Amino acid sequence: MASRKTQSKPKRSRPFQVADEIKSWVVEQGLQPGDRLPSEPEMIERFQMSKGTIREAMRLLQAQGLVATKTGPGGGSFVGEVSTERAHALLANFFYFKNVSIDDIYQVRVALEPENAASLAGRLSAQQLQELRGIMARYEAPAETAEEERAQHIDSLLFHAKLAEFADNAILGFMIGFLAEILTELTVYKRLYSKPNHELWREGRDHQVALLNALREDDPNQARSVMLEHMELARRLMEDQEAVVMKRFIAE
Amino acid sequence: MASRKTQSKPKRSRPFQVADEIKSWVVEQGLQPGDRLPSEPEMIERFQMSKGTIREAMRLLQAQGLVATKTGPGGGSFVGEVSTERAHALLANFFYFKNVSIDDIYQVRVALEPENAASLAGRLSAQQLQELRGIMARYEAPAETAEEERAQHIDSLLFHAKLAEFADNAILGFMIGFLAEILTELTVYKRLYSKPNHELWREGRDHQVALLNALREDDPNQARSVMLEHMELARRLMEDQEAVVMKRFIAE
DNA sequence: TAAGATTTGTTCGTATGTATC
DNA sequence: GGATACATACGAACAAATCTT
Repeated sequence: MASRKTQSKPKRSRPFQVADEIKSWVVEQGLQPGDRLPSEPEMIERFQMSKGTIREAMRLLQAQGLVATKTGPGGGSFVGEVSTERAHALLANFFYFKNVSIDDIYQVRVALEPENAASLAGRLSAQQLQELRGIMARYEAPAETAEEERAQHIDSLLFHAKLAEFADNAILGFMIGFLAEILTELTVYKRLYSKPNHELWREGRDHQVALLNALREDDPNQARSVMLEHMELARRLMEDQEAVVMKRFIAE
Repeated sequence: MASRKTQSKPKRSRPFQVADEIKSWVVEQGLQPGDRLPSEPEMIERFQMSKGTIREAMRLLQAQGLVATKTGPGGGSFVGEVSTERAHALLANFFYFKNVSIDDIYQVRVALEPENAASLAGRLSAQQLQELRGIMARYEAPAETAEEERAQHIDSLLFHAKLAEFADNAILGFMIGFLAEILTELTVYKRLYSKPNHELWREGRDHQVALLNALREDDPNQARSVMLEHMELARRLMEDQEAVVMKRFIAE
């Protein structure tokens, strides 16, 4: 039997190796966001590699949002917390070539948004409730034109994004926020609404009023069921829309 | 009133600009995974920038999984589809500094897994069902040691990851798969189970048997409710465990 | 305001590694 | 094996940003 060549590794190029080592190093040292990383010359010395290679490694980490760099005195590379926006963008790239339908998005929203609403009941500060009311105020009157309705739709997505931001559960909040974000991108680039529908507008608005009450009154079950109704209404509303989404990369 | 300084742009460095342009270009041209990108010298010519800058830009895109490069004749840069594994890793980085509790993960699993189970009822091929049975076979007998139980737990997570892989809804599937992945990483690095519990093992196994039946018999409601029970059991099982997770970056 | 120090950002020339023919 | 085409890597110099004095 011919023994297999000991070539188990596809051979990672040097910048990737360096990036991996830095990542491990950050974890081992328990470094926190804002902590300093070694300067370029120090890394050149430590890894015995050229400046270009080190810089490419840093770019790999920067793209993932793991480090940030500043020029000038006191500058250098720092551990960076991945921002929500960047995480949204990176994830949107993943879905770019998949075909995701609007109903796919809503299937997940229907499952997640009521859960978040229930969790938030009785836990929002007066200021947070006020912020939500402020967003709702932007669509107090029914839209008269398709353009107005589009703007209101985006504002209502902002309402849901705010709720996601307030979530204690970081995973739940992130996922809901992501769905709101891609729906927003969608409506910016496509005309989803042809004609305003005042009855649906009223129904949706009643939901949000009831939801705010339930959130304030610390009534998780009511918050959950109101949000569920709201999501199912929205799902029906979007039902006839184009099935293909993700026409572009979300900007970072 | 002092007028605000017209410093709207934080000024992106050149590699980022180049990366952005290439991204836009891919979208505009409707390029697909596997399509060729211009060679290094061509990009140097087109962007009028040095090799180093171009290479750093390519590294930015590589880190996001958007392009892949090969050396040698016929080599070059190609549009690359972001792999599920890479997307998992990038997202795990986002949660690294957040504090995510095990219950946070389960709150989302309880909401999503039953939905996926219902969607899959009656839609799995004989081969897919066989694959699921093959995984289940790995934990047919109750574990005798904590070590065995740990291995079984990971196998059962693999069962859920498989279900996620089979999902038609790419978003739903991705999110469920991600949760299974981080739970797997968790159990690899921590001892979650202290002593085997045969009754809980039997209960969990009964769930999966019933689930497979419901999936085969095209009974969405049954699949959903069985999975819901299963998730709630698992959630109770994990309840006493350590609250802090994400002790490391998931490898790419 | 201006000069100097510090650190990353960018360029160019050259050489090496690797895969295909 | 040799030629070719491509990415990969190095080193030295210069440019730009930003902080301090």
